[in-house]
Amino acid sequence: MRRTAYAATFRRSDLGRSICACGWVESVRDHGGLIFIDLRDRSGILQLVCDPSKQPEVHALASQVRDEWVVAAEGEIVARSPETVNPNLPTGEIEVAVRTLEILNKSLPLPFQISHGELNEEVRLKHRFLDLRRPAMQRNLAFRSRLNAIVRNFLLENDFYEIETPFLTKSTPEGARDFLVPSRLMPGQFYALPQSPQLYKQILMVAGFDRYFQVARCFRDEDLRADRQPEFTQIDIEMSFVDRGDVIDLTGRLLRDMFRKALDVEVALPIPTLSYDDAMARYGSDKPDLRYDLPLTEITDLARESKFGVFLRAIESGGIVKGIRIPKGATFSRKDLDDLVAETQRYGAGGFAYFKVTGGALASNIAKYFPEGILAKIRERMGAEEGDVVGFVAEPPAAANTVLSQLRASLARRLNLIVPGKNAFVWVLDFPLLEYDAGEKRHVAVHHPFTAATAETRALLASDPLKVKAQAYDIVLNGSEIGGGSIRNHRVDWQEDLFRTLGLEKEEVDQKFGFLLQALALGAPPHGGIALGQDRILMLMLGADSIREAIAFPKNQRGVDLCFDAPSGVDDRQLRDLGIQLRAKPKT
RNA sequence: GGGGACGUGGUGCAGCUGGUUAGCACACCGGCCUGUCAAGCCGGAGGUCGCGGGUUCGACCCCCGUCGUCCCCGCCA
Repeated sequence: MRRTAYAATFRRSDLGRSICACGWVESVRDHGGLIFIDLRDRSGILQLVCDPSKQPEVHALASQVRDEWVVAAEGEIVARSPETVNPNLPTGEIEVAVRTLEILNKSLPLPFQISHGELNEEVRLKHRFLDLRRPAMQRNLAFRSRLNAIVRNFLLENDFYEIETPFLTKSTPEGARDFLVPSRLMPGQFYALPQSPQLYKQILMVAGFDRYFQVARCFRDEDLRADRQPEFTQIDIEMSFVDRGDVIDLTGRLLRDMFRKALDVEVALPIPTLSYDDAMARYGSDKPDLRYDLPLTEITDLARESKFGVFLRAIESGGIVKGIRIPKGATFSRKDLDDLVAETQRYGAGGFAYFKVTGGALASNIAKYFPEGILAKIRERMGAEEGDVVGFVAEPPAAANTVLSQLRASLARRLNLIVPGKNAFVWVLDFPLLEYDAGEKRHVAVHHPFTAATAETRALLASDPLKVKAQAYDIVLNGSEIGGGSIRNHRVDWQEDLFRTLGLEKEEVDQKFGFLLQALALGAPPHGGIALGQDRILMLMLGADSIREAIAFPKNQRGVDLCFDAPSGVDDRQLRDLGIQLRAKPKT
């Protein structure tokens, strides 16, 4: 028997046709007489009817069939009588009067039922091949495939070449921890799996390819999160002879195309922009969720005029006082407000001082420490209205922002400020090029160490490195960073200056990045690009709460593939070939 | 490295402030049933409650440890 078409593609227009469909048994309803079988394939469900009065041997066979057996059914498409039409199925007006039923494979009873509600993720991942049979996962991966096609078509039509780059590459300092791959032919030497194709794509620009893209797998050996996997996919793009605006424009058009064609959602262009400084000041985060406003406001100068010891001491030691207005917060119960205090403490705050706006003034058990004029100014600056609550933390700037940005997100959920279906894109621009790493006692790149400084601030690299701005940009959707990029250093002297500021020794630079510096010295065009987090974008488009829903075979939180049971130990023989001896017996 | 939640038959869940035979649904097995579509009806099998220790006359329920899963911080150029 040869399959005619996918099971759920048949309609009334096929009445009278003899067809064959293949798939899995979704359910069997055995009436003793008639037997109904729901046949499922990737397209959906088709009802088979086995009538003992017409095909006794088919009926006898059908009575053996169990859930998830693999069958092929041949028969005639017939109409269902009006009262037996199932309006919930696209194929609900028809069914197959089975003439031949072939059991292609049996199945043991399943560890879980395919189409029956919620499952623990552990169970799902352990039997991923069954989990993937579920309609939701079929839909997710079909969507992923379609989105990839949209991306490829868009970029190819915009004169990009798709070029693949190696997985076995060189471990470089800076950035995430590398996954290492030992070399057999060069004992004691290691490849690294790429954290991104960053340097390859820059080299491709030097090679004159001008416009490159790749749907690239990237590997980072860091701890996992709901939106982070050790291997993930980037839509990686690089262009020559462009500036920041060109990359931003192209990315906007790409995103618009993706959302339009895959989701039928319009992305308004140009996507709004926000400077890093403004993002941090107003939202306490470099990836603010702009589906709601709920801004933060600093009142350090006003707090200094108070007699409130907590604030004064924090300011004295370099802290700031910053807060958030909670619209209609006065409706919160005392317990709600206590919970809020506890919540900020979980985020790392020492405390959370709040006032209610009643009778046009700020009221609180700590109000007595504030001169009336100051209270009025605080209320005014916070934009607080009758019935609001305003709350403050007094912390070092970074901590204040961390706490308040988390609180802001939490309040938005609690106050129902997130409009379902709304997408808020924003570009965050003008990042600092460097930040100081207290642990390593040196400057490290905020983006990556190939990012160009802005022309205006480049001169400060030696004298005041933290003031240098980067020609970098992040694209943020609903509080998630979905991509980032920069204009790169195409001049070798710029790149050398940056390495020097990062505290890399000349010798190390030559060893680790010699090929890059040589390439830059041999006719590198100005270039820049971006990488979009494909799995993360998919997760958001699918409305999933985990990146794993967008990946066929994801790892769990400890980086374990529960289906394949990887990673695993290897034979001593394999280690010997690689010249590797384990330091200690691993725990089993 | 740290904080939090969870862990009960194959799966998803219930089990009150600890009290005698650990419930329910689906799946599974047997029987009945010719229009169902999460089919229905009757009957049956299946768990000692992740693991170890402790408290107690008595623990699924309390305590400690441990393992596992998830969420978060650190980390992720």
